[in-house]
Amino acid sequence: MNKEKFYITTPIYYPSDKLHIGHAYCTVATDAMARYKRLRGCDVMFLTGTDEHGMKIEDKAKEAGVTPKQFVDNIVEGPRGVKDLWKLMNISYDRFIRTTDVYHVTAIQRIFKKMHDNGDIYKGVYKGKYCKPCESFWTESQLVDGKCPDCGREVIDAEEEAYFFRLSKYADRVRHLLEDTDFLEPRSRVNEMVNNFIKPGLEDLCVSRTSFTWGIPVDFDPGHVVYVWVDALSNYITALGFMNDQYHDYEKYWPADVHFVGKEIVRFHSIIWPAMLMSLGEPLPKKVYGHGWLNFGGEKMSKSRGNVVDPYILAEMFGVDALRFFMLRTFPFGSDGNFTNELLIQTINTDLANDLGNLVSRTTAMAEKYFGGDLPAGGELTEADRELKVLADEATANYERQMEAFQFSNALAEAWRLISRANKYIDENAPWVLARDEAQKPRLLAVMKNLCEAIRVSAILIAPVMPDTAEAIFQRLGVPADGRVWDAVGYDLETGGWWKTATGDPLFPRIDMDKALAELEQAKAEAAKAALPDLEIEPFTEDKVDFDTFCKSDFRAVKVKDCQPVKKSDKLLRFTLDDGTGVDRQILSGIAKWYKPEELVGKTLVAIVNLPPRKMMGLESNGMLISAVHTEKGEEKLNLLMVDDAIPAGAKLC
RNA sequence: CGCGGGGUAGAGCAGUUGGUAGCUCGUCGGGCUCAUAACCCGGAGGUCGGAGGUUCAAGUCCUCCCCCCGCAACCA
Repeated sequence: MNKEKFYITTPIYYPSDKLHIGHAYCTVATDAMARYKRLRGCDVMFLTGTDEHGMKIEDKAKEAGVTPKQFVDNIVEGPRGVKDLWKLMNISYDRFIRTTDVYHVTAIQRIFKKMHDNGDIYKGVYKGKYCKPCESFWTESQLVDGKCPDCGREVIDAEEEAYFFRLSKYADRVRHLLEDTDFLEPRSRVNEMVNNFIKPGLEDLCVSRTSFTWGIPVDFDPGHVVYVWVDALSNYITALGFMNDQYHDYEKYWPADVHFVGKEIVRFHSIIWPAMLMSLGEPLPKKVYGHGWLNFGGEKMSKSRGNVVDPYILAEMFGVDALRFFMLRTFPFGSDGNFTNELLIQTINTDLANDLGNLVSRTTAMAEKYFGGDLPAGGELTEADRELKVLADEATANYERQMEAFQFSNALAEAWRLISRANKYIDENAPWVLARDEAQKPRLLAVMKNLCEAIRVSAILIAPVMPDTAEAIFQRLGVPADGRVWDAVGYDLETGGWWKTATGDPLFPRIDMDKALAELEQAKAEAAKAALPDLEIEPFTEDKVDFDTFCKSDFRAVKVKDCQPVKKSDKLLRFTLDDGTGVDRQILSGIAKWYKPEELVGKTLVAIVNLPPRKMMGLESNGMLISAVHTEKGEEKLNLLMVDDAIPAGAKLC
C-alpha cells in the first residue's frame, strides 16, 4: 500500500533569544496540520529546527562570555529552551534540524559550490555604510539620521568582497510563479511581493560575508562564510538528505507540500527560495503559506516594548490544549490577531468549559445515572435524531474543506457547531424527563447514544488541535481505537454499542478571570525579575579622595553587646557596642531586613566612630556599621562586615 | 502620489463568485434542572470610515477622500 505523503515545515527559528508565543503559534498550526494529515492516514514528514549562524548570535555569545555553539546549545537544548518548549506544547515534529549539524554544514558547502560552478554565484563587491568602532555594515535605510543605528557615530562608505547569487536571472520565472499560480497564499501576499520586490527589479543577492566568522565557511575561499539565505533556506532539503548522507528521504518527501512561514519572511520563501531551487534544478515546494502575526494588546510584540508573551507561563497556567485551541480558534490564520489575556480566558471559559467540557460532563453524568455507564445496542430512533446526524455530516465536510485550506479557525467553528447542536439536543429531548417513565427507556437509550456519537465525532475533529483532550474524551466514552480515526468520522449510530462511559473531573475547569489575570501579572513580574542580571555591584567612584581626608575616618573593631529591634521601625536595629573605651556606644543601623538581632550578639564588626551623632526614631546613633552591598536579580543584598573575634574591641583599622 | 493590510452592534471578530447583515462576550427577558452558577429560547442594539458611481440589487465592484497598523531589501 502506498500512502499519500505530506511534507510540512515551520521556519527554522533564530535562537538569539528564548522563543515567544509567536513562534509557538506558527509551530502549533504546523503541528495541527501534521496531525490532521496523519489522522487521515498520510505518511507525514513534519520538520522544524533552528537557524543558528550569523553575527547577532556571535555578538550575543560574546556578551554572555561563551562560544557561539555553547550559546545556541543552551537555547536550543537547555532548560526551557526550544526543544523543551515544543515538548511542552505537544509538538509532534518528525525531525529537528539545527544549521550547525555537521551534515547540514557539509551539504551547504556542496550546494554553494554547485551554484558557484553553474555560474549563478559569482564574486563581487558589497557596498555599504560601515561603522568602524562597531565593525558593522549597514544599509542606507538602516541608518538613523545618517549615522550608525547602534552607536550613533559617523559611518563611512566601504566595500567588502562578497559572493552574489544571480537572483535577477530568475525574476521572470519567479514572477510567473507568484502571479499565475497559487504557489503563495494567502493571495494578498502576492501583490506585496510583486509590487515591492519584483517590479522594481530584483537585484542580485549577497550570499557571503567576511565581516563575521560564525557561519558555514565557503570551503573554496577562506575568509568567506555563507550568509543566511543559502544556509537557512536550504534546511528544508538538507534535512531530507539532499547532498548529504545523514538522511535518505529526499526522493520520498520533496517537494514540500507546504511551508508555513510568518509574513515577515514571505519574501525569502516566495522569491529567493524558489530562485535557489531553480538554480539547483530541483523541484519547487507546492505552496508557501504566509500566516499573520500575533500582536499583544493592539501593539506589535517586541522585546523593547516589553510585551512579549511567554508561552511557558500560559501553557502551565491554562493547559497546553487550551492554549493551542485558543491560538487556532480565535485568529484567522492568514491575518494578524490581537492576543489578550482576557480573550484567552474568555475563550477557554466559553468554548471549552461551558460548551465542550460541560457537554461531556452532563452526557457522561446522565449515562452513568440512567444506564450505569453502559449503553447497549438497540434503542428507539426518531426523526429528531436525523437533524443531529445531518448537521454532524455537514460540519465534518466543512471542517475538512477548511482544514485543507489551512483555515483552522473556520474548521474549529464547524466542530463547535456540532457541539452546540448537541447541547441543544439535550434540551430538546430532555433525557431527565424520559428517565422518569420506564416505558421511555428505549428512547432514552437512543438519545444518550446520539449524544455519545456526536461527542465522538467532535473529538475526532478537534484531535489535531487538542490531542490530549480528544484522547481524554475517547476514554470517557469508551471509544475503541477504530472509532477514533478519520475513517470513522461519519456519524453512525449503528457502529455504537461500544459506549462504556465514565465520569470524571471537568475537562476544562472554569477560570476565575480576575484571579487569573492577577496571577499572570505576578508571573510576568517574576519573569522580569529573573531576566535581571545575576549580580550587580556599585559603579566605582571616579573622584579621587586625598589621603588626609581618608585618614580622618576613624574605623574601629567593635563587639556587639546587645542588639534590639527599634520599636515602630521595620528597618532599624539598635546596637549596643563595646568600642574598647569602656563606655557603651549606641549605633542604629537600617539592616533589619537582612539580620535578626539575636544572631548578631557577640559578633565583631567594623564601625566608623567619628561621624557626628544623629537621631533616628528618637534614638541617638554614634557612628555607622560597615557593610558590603551588592544587587542580585534586582534585589539589594547586604552583608555586615564581620571580622575575627580575636581582634580586640577598639582596634583601629588603617 | 512608495507598497500592503485594516476601519462592520458597547467590546472583539466572521462575512467565497454582489441578492433579506452574522458570531462570541456583555446587556435585558424567559425556559430547564442532566451538567463545570453551566445549558436552551427570545429581545434590544449596526447610516457595514466618508462622498460619489456601476447595477433591478453593494459590506461585497469602480473612483476620490479621511483615520489606524505593518513593511520599505540583504533585517530570521
